[in-house]
Amino acid sequence: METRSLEVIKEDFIQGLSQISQFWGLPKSMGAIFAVLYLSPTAIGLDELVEKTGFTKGAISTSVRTLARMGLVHRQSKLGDRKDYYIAESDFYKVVRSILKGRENSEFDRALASVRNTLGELEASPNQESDAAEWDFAKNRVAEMQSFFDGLDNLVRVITALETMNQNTVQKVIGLLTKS
Amino acid sequence: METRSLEVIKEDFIQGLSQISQFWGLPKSMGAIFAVLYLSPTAIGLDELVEKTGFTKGAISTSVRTLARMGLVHRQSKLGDRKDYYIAESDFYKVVRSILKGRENSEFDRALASVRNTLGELEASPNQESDAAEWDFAKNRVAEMQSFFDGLDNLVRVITALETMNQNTVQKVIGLLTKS
DNA sequence: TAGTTTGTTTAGTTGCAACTAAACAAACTA
DNA sequence: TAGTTTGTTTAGTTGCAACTAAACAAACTA
Repeated sequence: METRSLEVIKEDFIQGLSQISQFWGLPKSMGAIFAVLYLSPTAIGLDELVEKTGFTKGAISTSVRTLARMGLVHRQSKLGDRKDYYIAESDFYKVVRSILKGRENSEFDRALASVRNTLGELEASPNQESDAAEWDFAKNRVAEMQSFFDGLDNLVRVITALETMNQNTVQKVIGLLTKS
Repeated sequence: METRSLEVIKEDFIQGLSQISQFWGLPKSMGAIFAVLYLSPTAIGLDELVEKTGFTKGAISTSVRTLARMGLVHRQSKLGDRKDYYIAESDFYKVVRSILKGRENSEFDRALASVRNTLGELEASPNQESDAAEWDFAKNRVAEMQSFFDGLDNLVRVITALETMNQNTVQKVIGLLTKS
């Protein structure tokens, strides 16, 4: 294999994470910023991120704050320097928990609430109607969906409450699943 | 609570699933189609889906095929009728498995492969360079990321291989996690 | 054969999220 | 005070995925 310069390899990595980011419905800029920070041994400022990723200051400013809110990136201040510096979170399990926690996205929860609301209205149904069978069918279906969502919600709640999660935790779960 | 007609309640439900669909980066039409099918006791044809969702034939045709590929919806033919009919898959755990299975999305896997490729190039590094520390740092970082991805991949592989998964499976996992 | 009923494909449109450029605000220095 | 250095907000642009309208294809009927 032909050896290439570290800079070139890094650029490929940045492209790769950008695509992954895009695949999950996140801005490409977020993947690129994370990649730069993840490969840097030292904290990096906004202007250097602009230089390394090719996005404008405004875009970086917005994206990096989103990344920080998701726990993928951490802000650092240096004494006697009013620049903001950033470093990547390298514990991905922590990141997963942090993202799951941040699902008070209101957008999603409002949608889930609407399902719950539908169930409520169906249960308050006039059960002497001619189309009682239709009502019952719909009621059962929506109730099942609700119970599925509740199960997932519980799982997420437990995961976010874990004090530690790591490779070993995953191994344990795999063990449990393969045994059963 | 004021009781409303079944039709109106259904429409709300359709809106709700559309939003959820959109939230996950899927077309709204897919959520709407699934909602219609999910609440119908009988199989439904393309033209009726057009009528109930308000999308055009072309859009429905495309979206419903995607849904079928993801295992959220099943095609049915009736004898002596050349229409296609569709029903919703109501076992959500089956759906989750089916979606995870369908992640041979090539788009995503190509991106993951690029990370693996980066690691390969870093490992073939000239280790007598002046910036050896930089190379080592990058190498370790990418190796850690790779191992995280591998763990997830294993988990997904195990889940898709399960012959059954249901509410009880989730309960078991929750039990395991809360004990540890 | 011509006409009908179905689903699919294609060319073009449209809305929206991610972006840029530039104004702005805040905190500092000289 | 005026000027600089930083990050944020805003108005406008742009690319792209989801859509529509309509042509098309396939399988049938009369």
